[in-house]
Amino acid sequence: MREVAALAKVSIKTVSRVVNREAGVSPQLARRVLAASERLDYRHNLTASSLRRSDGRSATIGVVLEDVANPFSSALHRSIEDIAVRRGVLVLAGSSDEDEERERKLVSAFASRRVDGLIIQPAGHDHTYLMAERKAGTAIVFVDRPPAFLDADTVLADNVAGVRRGVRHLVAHGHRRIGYLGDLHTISTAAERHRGYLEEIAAQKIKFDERLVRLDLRGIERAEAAAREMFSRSPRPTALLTGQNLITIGAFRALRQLGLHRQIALVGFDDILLADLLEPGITVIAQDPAAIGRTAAEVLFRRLDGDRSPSEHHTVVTQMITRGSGEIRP
Amino acid sequence: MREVAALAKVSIKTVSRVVNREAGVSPQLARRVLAASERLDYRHNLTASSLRRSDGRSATIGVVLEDVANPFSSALHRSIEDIAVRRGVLVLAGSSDEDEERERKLVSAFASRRVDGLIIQPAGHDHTYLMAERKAGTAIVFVDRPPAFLDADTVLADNVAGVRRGVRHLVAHGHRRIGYLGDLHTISTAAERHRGYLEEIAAQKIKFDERLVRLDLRGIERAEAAAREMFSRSPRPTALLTGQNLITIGAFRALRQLGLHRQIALVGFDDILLADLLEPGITVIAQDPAAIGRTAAEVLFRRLDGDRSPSEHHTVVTQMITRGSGEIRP
DNA sequence: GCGGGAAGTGACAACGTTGTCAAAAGACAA
DNA sequence: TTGTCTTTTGACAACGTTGTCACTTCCCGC
Repeated sequence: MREVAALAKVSIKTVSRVVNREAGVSPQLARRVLAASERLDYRHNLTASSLRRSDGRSATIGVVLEDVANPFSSALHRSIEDIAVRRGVLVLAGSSDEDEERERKLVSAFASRRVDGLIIQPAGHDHTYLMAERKAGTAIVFVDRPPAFLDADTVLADNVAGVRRGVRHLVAHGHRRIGYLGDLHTISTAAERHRGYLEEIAAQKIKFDERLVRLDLRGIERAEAAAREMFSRSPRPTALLTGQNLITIGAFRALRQLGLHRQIALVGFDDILLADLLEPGITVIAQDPAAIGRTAAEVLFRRLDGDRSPSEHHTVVTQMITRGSGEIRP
Repeated sequence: MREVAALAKVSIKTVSRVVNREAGVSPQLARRVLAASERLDYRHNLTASSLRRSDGRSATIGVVLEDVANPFSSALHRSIEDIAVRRGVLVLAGSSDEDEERERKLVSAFASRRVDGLIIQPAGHDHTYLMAERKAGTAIVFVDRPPAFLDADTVLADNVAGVRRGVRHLVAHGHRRIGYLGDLHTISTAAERHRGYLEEIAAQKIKFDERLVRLDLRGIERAEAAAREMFSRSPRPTALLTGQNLITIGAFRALRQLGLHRQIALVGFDDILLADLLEPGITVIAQDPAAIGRTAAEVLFRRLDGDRSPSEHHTVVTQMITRGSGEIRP
């Protein structure tokens, strides 16, 4: 900037004014400055700028996801980015891998880079550590799962209602022995979905049978093994409800191997690409990650624009998509 | 920092030393400083630090991807992140959507935040604009596609060889009329794959028939339409090679609709989740996005560590995975 | 020609750090 | 005790910006 000022024979303050498109610089001077900064290919240093600026904004937000490569998380990421770019805001993204400590470390790394806001798909179970950040002026929005011991904006899916609807759908197709395969019970969405299953089973006056439930299944392989194992014992379920996309895949794989995929009904939570091309197509309770991300980003930016109203809690509804697997009768 | 210094009754320089774990601070002073910064919950400001530091490093890199939500890109992203976190480096990610201008804007936004390095899956066809960045000391690595008019490190897949292998595989199963569905010809990988098809068709002494080729297909829908249209005319191919994952999905969808999925052979470039569960399973030429991302990040960090040797050009080999669809005979 | 106001410009300090260098304190030998 | 050397500490400037405020022009009306 100093060099540009020297070349254009103005003060650096004038260069700053031109760079920031501030009013009150005569057109001819502005042209001279622009030409000089072109010639020296000057690059504005946003970090220095945000250091000095009164609002201290870095035009950067941090996003903590379960895994940037997971289809659900990356869809969130993308829709957040779409809102952010419109405002010239960049996104720092990181994967927590369901690890509380990684979540905290990411947040701390974001904080030391002075992000303006945070969108967190939380792994941890105590978010009091974020109070300091918030006091420092960082806006914080939770997506997919609520925070613990912290009052903050949230954008969640209706997990309980979605699963209950899935169970009702299976019951309506004549099933009474409905199995459930769920993710880590420490993940709040997984706990919610499990609760939805239990509630609807009770509501349907079906006697609960714990032999039809397997929890804490992480990833395709473990879900597949659990499903295979469940079908090796009696009583066998006539239908399965799976609480997460990878679990759905694992369960379908097991059913295929056992040659049961056309006899056992299957409803999965969370949509999967290609689910419609399988035989049978997989009936799912689909979330709308794009809507979740968009809403979260909108809330975040409203906060950054000064909205100080009480915490908002948004619910993005799920939708059942019937494709065949959920309509198999016992 | 000033407040911490005041509370601990030391100079801010001593606080700085403690924060940076510099040697030569007496343990008792260090304890006092730590206690003070704990009490005021002081957060180190990395932007101010990197502004002042002699190396000027921000411990942040920028990654330009086609789309952070695309499975291939997000797998790249994840493997880059894994290398980066080990070094305490954070990742700014953005989607270019195959738009040259968005690519340039992202790079410029990254540059103004003074990222230490860039990993780019390029959309553009002229990367001379990056010379200024590189002169400023930013390390740059290209992934998936090579840069144009710029000499830089690259990590690419063996597109031509992979597609040729796929064509050979189909020929070995008795096919002579092999159709090809490709992505935008402006995308260099798409052009390469198309070239691989043409080369192997020629090498196999098959008479080239342009009626069996459709290019510039973006996304599932257009690929599906193109495949349907191709099968509505004669001559019909007996096998299809599809040049990208969404195109593979579109083609399979069309074949399913036409009831041809067990009669027409299909080999896709790029693996797809669930491809093994379709009937028939889809034979693919699989890339290894994790290896590509890892290699790119390793090269980038070697550059940041001072490696000034000539540009490196890595090729990550593809691998054929046979699952049924590619082994259908005419 | 003068006063008054608007428009344009620049000097300087400050943002939160760290590099440099000098000063203070401590350790040890003579 | 003194002198020398080492260790620990701090004062100050600087990184690349922008906010504040004051100064210089210029224009207009009288």
